[in-house]
Amino acid sequence: MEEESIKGNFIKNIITEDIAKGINGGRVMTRFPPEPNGYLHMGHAKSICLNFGVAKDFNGRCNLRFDDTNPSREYQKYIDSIIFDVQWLGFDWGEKICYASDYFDQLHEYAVELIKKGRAYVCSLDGDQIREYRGTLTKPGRESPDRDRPMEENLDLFERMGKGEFQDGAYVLRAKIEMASPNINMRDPVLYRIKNISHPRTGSKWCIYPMYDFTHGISDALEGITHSLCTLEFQDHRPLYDWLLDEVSVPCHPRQIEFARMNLNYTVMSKRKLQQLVEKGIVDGWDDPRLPTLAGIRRRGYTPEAVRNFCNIIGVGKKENRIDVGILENAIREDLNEKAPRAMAVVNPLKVTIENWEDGRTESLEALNHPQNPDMGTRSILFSRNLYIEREDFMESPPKKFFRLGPGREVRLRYAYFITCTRVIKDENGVITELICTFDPATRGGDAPDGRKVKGTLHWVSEEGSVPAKVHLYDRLFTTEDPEADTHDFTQNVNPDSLIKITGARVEKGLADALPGEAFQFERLGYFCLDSKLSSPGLPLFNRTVTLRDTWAKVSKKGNTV
RNA sequence: UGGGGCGUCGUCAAGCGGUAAGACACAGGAUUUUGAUUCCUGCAUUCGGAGGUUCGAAUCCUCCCGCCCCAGCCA
Repeated sequence: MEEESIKGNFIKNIITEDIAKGINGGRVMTRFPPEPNGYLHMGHAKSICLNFGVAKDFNGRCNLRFDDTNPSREYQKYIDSIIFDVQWLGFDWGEKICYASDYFDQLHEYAVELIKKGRAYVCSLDGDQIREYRGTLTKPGRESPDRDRPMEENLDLFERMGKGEFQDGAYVLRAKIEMASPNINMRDPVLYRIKNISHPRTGSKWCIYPMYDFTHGISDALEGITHSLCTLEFQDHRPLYDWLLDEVSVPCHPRQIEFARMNLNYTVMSKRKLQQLVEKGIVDGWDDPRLPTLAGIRRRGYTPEAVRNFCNIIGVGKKENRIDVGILENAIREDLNEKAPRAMAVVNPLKVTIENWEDGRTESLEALNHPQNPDMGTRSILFSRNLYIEREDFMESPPKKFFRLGPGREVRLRYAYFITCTRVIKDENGVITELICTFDPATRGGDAPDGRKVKGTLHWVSEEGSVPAKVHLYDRLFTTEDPEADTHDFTQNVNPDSLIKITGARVEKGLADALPGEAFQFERLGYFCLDSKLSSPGLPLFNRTVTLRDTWAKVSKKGNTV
């Protein structure tokens, strides 16, 4: 079955070595540190599974910590949605949620400590000047004129910054490291900036807020984190992370380890790009089922188990990667194949009249809820003279390998009878509107006593035993594997058929009582779930989570069918 | 062209000096009242390239090539 933890990887190897060396007394503590400025997506899921998974594997713990140091773009609604998502994924952060803002007092003290040690100073250069003084990738930076400001003056200025005496941008607190460092992060990085704005959690207590680099390492240390896992772009920050923890009197010195973020093909993963899709109305909100946001895939019908398993399977390394969505699709199929009860639904109905079935007569037939799992029981489905089959399951002049219905052909209706098509009715435009068929009473349940075989089995629904429904068929959001490649505007690559809205579907009557999010396999079509937002009692809406593996589609696409 | 990383099958990914795991994908075949599931079988003489060390290298050394990241008072 399912493995609940990330398999062997370089991070676990490092931790195993650290434990062997007796570092941290064998204790392992990680953290998942989202900034509450957007919704979580699959990339975060990887990090969540990694951090919580590693902690679990080593009998440690993992904190959920909000990195809320920039109140100008962080909001409570994101905090709420992130908490919900992490919970949904199935992880437990213990007794309390952590917030970097809870450490603002201590952070401030550590800043003062740095100033007193002569390792930080208040700089009055403005943004442009700081950038100019910083130098470039190939040219060293120049020292700020304020770099040697006396310690008392720094202390005084920093205190007044905190009291709100200055405008935004008037001063910043900077670490005094090395302006000629080849690592730009070490060129006297800004530690604190003035932002006369209130914070979602600390209100108006502060008007100076600590920067990421200063906050993160110290927060890690205060929480007793042993291994601080982050993405590759922070590799250049590690020297600063270590410098800070060495200079300040924190209780411990966590080890930062960087891993590659996940990319999925046929989609985009960055908050900024996702936001564009939402804002331009290309998708319908952050929980649009086509998006790789956790809210989106949840609504699409993905289960936490499948997501966790997926994160497991893809592993973790330091190589840039672009995972094939097929792996994700396989994960959800694997999970739903086992869990989802089967049902019949006709997405694109074609009317079928059984001419030798008495008008008005209905019959109850028994159907398995899961062919491989008898424990899931049976249900009864209604057969009658008036049926619907999938329009795609009939061809007037079928190729040899087409096992479905055609004029004069006999097929089985699942759990019902063998039927033979005797006549095709068309409208004035030549469009097929109805099929006239006969059924064989001896084949009740789907077996022929004379042993004759039939190549195809079709799903169906009867007029009396079904209700109308809406169905949303989703496909990949983009037509190219890497939507961001070779274009200035990735939205040009949006797949126009990524959502097909079907209004005239018919589903088994029992499905009318489905619960929001409840998953089913519509036989021969795929896995579907009741939409949690747009479904109404009288007209259920089902989202297609993923299609079934379809060998026929492959064969017919190859063109060897005609 | 400064610094930091990365390069093992189509896509991920194990491997840590002893002679290339696994997953997905793909290709065959068996079973099948879902062309589903399940089940077999096949799928890197080779690890970015070239040298070198060694009885032996994807693993060690050297050089080269390619790709990614960094110049926010964002994280």
